[in-house]
Amino acid sequence: MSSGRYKSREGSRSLNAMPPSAVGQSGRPRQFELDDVLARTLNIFWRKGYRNTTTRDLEAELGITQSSLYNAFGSKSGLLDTVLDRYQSAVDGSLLEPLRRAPDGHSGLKKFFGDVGAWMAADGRGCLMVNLMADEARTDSAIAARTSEHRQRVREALRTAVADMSGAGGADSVEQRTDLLLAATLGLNIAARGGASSTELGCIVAGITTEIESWA
Amino acid sequence: MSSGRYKSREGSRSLNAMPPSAVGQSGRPRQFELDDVLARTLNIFWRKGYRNTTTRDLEAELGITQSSLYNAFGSKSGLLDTVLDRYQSAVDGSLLEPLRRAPDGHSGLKKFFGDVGAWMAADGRGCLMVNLMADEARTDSAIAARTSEHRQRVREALRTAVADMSGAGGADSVEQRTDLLLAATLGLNIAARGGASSTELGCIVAGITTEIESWA
DNA sequence: GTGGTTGTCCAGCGATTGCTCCAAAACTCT
DNA sequence: AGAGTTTTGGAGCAATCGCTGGACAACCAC
Repeated sequence: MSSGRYKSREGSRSLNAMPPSAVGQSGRPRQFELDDVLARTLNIFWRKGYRNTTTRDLEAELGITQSSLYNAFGSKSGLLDTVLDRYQSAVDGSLLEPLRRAPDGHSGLKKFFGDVGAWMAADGRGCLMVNLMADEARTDSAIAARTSEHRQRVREALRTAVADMSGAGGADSVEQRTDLLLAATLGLNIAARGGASSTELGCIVAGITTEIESWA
Repeated sequence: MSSGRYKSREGSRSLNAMPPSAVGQSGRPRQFELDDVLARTLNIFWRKGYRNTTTRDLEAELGITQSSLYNAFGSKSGLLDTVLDRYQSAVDGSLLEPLRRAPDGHSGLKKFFGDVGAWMAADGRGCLMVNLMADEARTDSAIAARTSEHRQRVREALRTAVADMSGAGGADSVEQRTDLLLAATLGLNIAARGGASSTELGCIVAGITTEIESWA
């Protein structure tokens, strides 16, 4: 996740090197809550975009000086890295895991796309991972790797559900339907980010779910 | 397409105000071919992204000073604007019009997604319009308007083909299938831009076309 | 030729970027 | 109280951004 424009004497300095409330720490205590700052930073990156968010934006919106941020996270990309850990597990817990653990593939998929659709329509932010995939992956190999992994995780969860559906044909059919749904999910995201209305997004979700129905 | 960071004394100054080789023009003649420069600029924006392309990049890659560019197009966004005109009609001619004029919807869609898939796999650049929709639409209302219009054009062409297919159910079915294909098209683009392999992209195309087959 | 007009070159402006330096502050140890 | 360690605040650096000003060059009409 390195930008490479400035040389860094010791790379990402501390990141999460030590547990927050370990016994043997000395020195001045941190004046902010790590978890709180990470959660808010996540929302800022999400709303304004990673590249569009300047370190001075963070300073202003978080009420924390750049020095403190750099001292804690080493670099802007280091901050993104830690923030993505949180995001990834949040998405996993609230969207992917329910899909994987659904009583049957059909209901799981219906719920999944209903949730994603509502999510996209609520605010035009899209999914942070997909946004990064679209915006930064081409020029940042570390981000490319992370978003690629995320895409595979989503695909795997979709595949499980598709395979479980009663009407699933052969193995080929499962793979192809999975890929169709994966592309549709990404597209839904981009449409939302491109300013598509709630109506437009609702239509897309309807198109997807209707298609899924036809597989039952 | 205004960024608004710098005041412009007279906005986009000349753009395409006058025909290239009109009779009554005086003053020093242009030292570059307008069409040639626009075509090459299109490719640069496409490859590196609009925001990531600096005016100095253009200077270097085009062999034209920034002054000349600004004299001819008024601003970076003005340049994008003229370039998008060309792009839009190119896409319309090579992808959308064949889809609209296909002998039947089924073959038209097959060809369309085959072409788009090959296009995406050839280079990871994606579609310039979709890239802008993903990257800039949120922060630039002029770009948002253009990309939105483009999305509607693609949708309309898809709808024509879907409606023509023999197996098309009611009107609702046509709209929903259209929206599914639209989302899939956008998703294919983002996957390509996110570094998906040719194999991955091929699978997505296969998933789409197989689904279309099932509608016949 | 002369004047008017337009394109080209080069330098640089003001703003902004990610990031660093350093002195002061706030803690834990002995 | 002192030494050692870490965070904080503010100033500022080098690079880069889109864009502009001004001197000169190349064309027109007369």
